[in-house]
Amino acid sequence: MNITLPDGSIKQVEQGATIADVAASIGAGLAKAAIGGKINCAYADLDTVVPEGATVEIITQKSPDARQILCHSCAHVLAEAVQILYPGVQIGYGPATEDGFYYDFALPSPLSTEDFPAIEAKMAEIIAKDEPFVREVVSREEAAGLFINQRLKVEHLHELDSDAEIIVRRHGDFIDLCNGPHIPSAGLIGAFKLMKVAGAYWKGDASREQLTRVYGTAFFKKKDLDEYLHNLEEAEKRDHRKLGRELGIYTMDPMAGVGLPLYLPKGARIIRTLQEWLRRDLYARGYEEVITPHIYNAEVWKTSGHYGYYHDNMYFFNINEGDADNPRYSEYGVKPMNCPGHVMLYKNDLHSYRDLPLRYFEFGTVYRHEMSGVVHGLLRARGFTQDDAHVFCTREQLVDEVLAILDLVDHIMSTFGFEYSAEISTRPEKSIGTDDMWEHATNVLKDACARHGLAYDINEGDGAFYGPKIDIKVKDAIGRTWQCSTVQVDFNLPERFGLTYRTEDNTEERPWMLHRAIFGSIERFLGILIEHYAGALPLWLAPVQVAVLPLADRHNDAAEELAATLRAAGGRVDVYAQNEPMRVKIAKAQSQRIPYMVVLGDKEIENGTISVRSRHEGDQGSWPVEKLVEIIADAAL
RNA sequence: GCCAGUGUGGCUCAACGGUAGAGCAACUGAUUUGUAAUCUGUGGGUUGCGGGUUCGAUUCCUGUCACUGGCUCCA
Repeated sequence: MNITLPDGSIKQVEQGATIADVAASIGAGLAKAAIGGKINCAYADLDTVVPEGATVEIITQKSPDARQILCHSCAHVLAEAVQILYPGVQIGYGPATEDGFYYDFALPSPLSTEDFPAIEAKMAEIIAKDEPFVREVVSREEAAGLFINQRLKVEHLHELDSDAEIIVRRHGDFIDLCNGPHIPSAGLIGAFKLMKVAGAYWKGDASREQLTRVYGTAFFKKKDLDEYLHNLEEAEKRDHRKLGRELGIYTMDPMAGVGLPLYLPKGARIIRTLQEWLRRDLYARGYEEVITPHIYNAEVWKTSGHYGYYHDNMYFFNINEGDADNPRYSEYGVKPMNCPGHVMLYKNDLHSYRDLPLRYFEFGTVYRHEMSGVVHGLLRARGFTQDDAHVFCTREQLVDEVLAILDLVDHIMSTFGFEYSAEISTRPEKSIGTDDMWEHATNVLKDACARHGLAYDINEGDGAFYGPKIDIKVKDAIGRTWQCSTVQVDFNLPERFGLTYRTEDNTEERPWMLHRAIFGSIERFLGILIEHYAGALPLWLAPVQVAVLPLADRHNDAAEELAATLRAAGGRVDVYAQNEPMRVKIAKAQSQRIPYMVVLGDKEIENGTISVRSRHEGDQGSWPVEKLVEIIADAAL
């Protein structure tokens, strides 16, 4: 029979061989490295006899999912240690995550990081024993007995299908309701570390009890753990909140309120540059820019449905339109989105099929009263600016419009060197619109992705209540993914606001409506860019492109003159005229990630040249002024 | 909103029951500097805010606000 090796090749082995035999037959090295086997996608132990005709994958430490298996096994070790140290603990779930694992516990008093050393020591003890993870199939009754003191496990047991095979996993005295896969024995865990504690709702449901979640990570080799920890430090250095302060991009003032960033001059420059850059592209692509109010009478939000659905997440206020003696209050709401404004603009005129598609865009600043626990620097703020657009079109035009948006997304994201992937979210349970509309719209989104050559995952039932959507996730320089662009079909607003157009046959038809954003939130996108580039924004976007560094006071005039020349070419230039040694000026400019530093001293002034230093490549030697002027002019929008 | 942790000068941190300290930054003065941080001096904090325990609180307790990490949420 055949087995599949990690490299994808096929190998024949004898009937009746166990997984361990199979591993051994591949060669001593691999056999030693084998950490588990997969039979028809169900994982089994090394002593499991491979059934006739089955395809077996021997997973080695180098296999892509090997570390996940290791991490999940380490979660068992964690639970085992906690159970020993805290008798009576209720254990929840303990899966592997992208970069480690966690295990949820219900304890009389929560754990803290101070408890980690003791738990880690106990885990190390368990790992040192190198006991096997033993898989057992038990009856439902046996399982109920085994977990008699584990109410969370019993709850899980009751939720399994009645005909499901009940698989438990023993390790030492620890037993878990879990079908794996696991490593053969705990000794393979070469290095692990508990990372943090957090609260987590049982089964992810905010209405249920909150458990203590312990996060950790594990590796086959100590070296890999060290590297992982080092990478975490590097990621921390890129944190946009830290760089945002160091680079003078934005600040938060507690007096202003939570989640309301204030942009410093450099931050404002970047945001305006991003906007201008996108604006030009959008004009070229047939979008028309509009401007709509920041507040609307509450009637608008009642019509749109936001008043009911999102009332607590919006900023509403009353204003006295009468006087002190005869007060007459009107209610207004600050916009959490720009759609109603664009819809009202559409309604400003009667529309013919000849007008369509109509593409309105706006850099619309919106305010959402996000829950206090979710605000996070620029990445999740309560006030932010969407690069928002709405497309009104016919049913037939829809697919080409989506395709055009995907093309735009591709252009924008590839400019920043982002790889990206797509997810299509389909009809949720609570939703409006007919089956036909949902089917057509969802197919249009799929079709557009296919035509664009964009692979997509399906998020079943994850669409908005008013229509399906495509979400674009970008991958940054250190491999993290961020959701940015979105394309959404909206069945709700055209209906609620009664939008129509005249067809060729002079009948009245409802237009189809698309929402789309490329950056999503411009400020959030800026935060992502800061982390992506570790603060070193590309030349065209850098708030300061050139730092002119006069060597001594007597060179300051020449420095100002050079700065003026560069500014005339569209450059953003700072002169470092303070009385400081060159190495200090260089250090300061460098820590500001300024793309070009120009040293100006007697030598340069005499020769009519400049000495240029690049932030990444260092000293570039002597340049004619024109060379830098040209580079700066090229980078101007 | 929930769970846990943390709040000390603009920033990064120390002191942890006995009158709050350093570095960076700021300001003085010196230095006029050649590719990642020169020397000198000065000023700056009712230790987030309120209450309690104590002879005495930055330190212990409590409430509150904010921040951090998660969870839930993200139209």
